[in-house]
Amino acid sequence: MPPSSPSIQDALFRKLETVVNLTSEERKAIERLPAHVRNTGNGETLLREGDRPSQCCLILSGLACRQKFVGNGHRQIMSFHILGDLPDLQSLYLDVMDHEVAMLRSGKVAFISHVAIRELIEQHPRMGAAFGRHTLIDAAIFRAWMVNIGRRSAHSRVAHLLCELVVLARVVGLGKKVIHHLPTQEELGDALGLSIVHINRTMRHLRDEQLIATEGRQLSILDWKGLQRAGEFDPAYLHLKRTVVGG
Amino acid sequence: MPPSSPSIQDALFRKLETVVNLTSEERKAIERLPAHVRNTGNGETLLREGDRPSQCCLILSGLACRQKFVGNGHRQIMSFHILGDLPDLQSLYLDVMDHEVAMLRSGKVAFISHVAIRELIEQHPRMGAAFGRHTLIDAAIFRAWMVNIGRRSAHSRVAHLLCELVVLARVVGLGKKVIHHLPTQEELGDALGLSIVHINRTMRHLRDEQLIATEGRQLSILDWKGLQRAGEFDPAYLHLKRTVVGG
DNA sequence: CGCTGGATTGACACCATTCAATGCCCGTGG
DNA sequence: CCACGGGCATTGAATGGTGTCAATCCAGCG
Repeated sequence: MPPSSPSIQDALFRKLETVVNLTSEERKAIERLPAHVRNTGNGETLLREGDRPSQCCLILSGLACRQKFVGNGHRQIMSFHILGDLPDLQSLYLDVMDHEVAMLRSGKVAFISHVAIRELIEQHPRMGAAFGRHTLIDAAIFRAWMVNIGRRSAHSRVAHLLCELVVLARVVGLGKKVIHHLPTQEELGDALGLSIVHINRTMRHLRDEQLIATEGRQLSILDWKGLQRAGEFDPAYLHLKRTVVGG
Repeated sequence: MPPSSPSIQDALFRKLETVVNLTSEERKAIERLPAHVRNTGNGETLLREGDRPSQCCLILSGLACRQKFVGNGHRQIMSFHILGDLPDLQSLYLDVMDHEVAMLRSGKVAFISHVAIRELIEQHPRMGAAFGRHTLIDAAIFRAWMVNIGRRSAHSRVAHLLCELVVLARVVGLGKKVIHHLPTQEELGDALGLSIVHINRTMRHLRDEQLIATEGRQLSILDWKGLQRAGEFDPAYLHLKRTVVGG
């Protein structure tokens, strides 16, 4: 079952609670956050390079990404984002966007003004720390991707990314050992620095090894241990609280 | 002339002022920061995966990097660090290291306790924002490296990295169009996801094109415009203040 | 029912790796 | 003073992992 869209508050809770513990005071403050929710279309660009946003977007459903295009027309996807993610939290402190934020699969997105977030942080400094952690984990994921793209074989690379997507989906309650919003093979290629053809071959290899199975846009993990081994996946870099870590 | 080691305060000033404007109050607070300075050896590892640091390190001279090793023994260097950099600022909020910090070239390093930094931030909230920007720019550089490694040719890749190193060195006053601490070809390879042999060929190509020249561990830019073009280098992602941007 | 987006497959080309050897600079020790 | 060794740069040859090109297939959809 494709997940429905939870409330803004629920989305933020789910994500932030993977990273810090919230007091009831803080939860109430989050519930009071003013936001504007909107349906986004498939492929819609939320933010472009050079934009100076005055609000942050919070993904409620669908699949978003951050991406950049290079001279030869190729694209690099730098992150995937699902329920609870704040792909442009950085715009709070860096005024001009150095990359795009786009929807790969249509879904609901909440927009929260910088002003409101700044007020929240002022009144609840621990929330500032929470967002800080969110940002730092973001950077840790970028580093993991660099290692992946720079130094692993295509086979390992794909396995590693799938492991990450599964863990991050499970952590916000989007299913165990399942990815509902599997990126297309083209998108996976653009995320991993590989061609679509080679992604296809590699995915088939992973299927032949009985590590994964796919049904349309949905992927199931058949052999979690095996997939982790193939991708040399160690979730330490995700810096999840101990209570949410695990198979 | 290889640059000498400035004071801790000077180093921090130089770096932070590329990113924010400091008030005299804030400068004074920085001057009072307690720190322990130490000479580090060539190749010395400052922090290992799994460590839980209680202090941050500030590079005063030499060349540091963040790196990670993968199963097949290969290394990925995720960033280079020079005068004024705080390679493990993240340890303020993420308790356990998910990568190494090591010295590639010996130099002086200052260690400042988390406690002292937290106090500084509490008393001068704008300093918290400054460190926040520092961290976010770090992440922006990771993204730029991902694009570089994932989607550019070896030739472009090397050129782009050299452009970045030149700009970041100049910005803290380490010379114009010159890199004093040029990484070895092996280190460049490990940073760019290329083999040492291919780095060698690519560097020679760049020399043959009259874009760069090398003399031992020092590199000079002969044709800045040309090198930028070769690397598709646009410094926007470094989010420098307008006053420090430029050739 | 034709169209479109995505997945799949085969053949072939090429960029980059690996292996292996050589050269160069420099610090060290006999 | 010179031989030696270590770290780094350089080069050639052979191999191979991925990319490119091109065609086919399939499912969903208007």
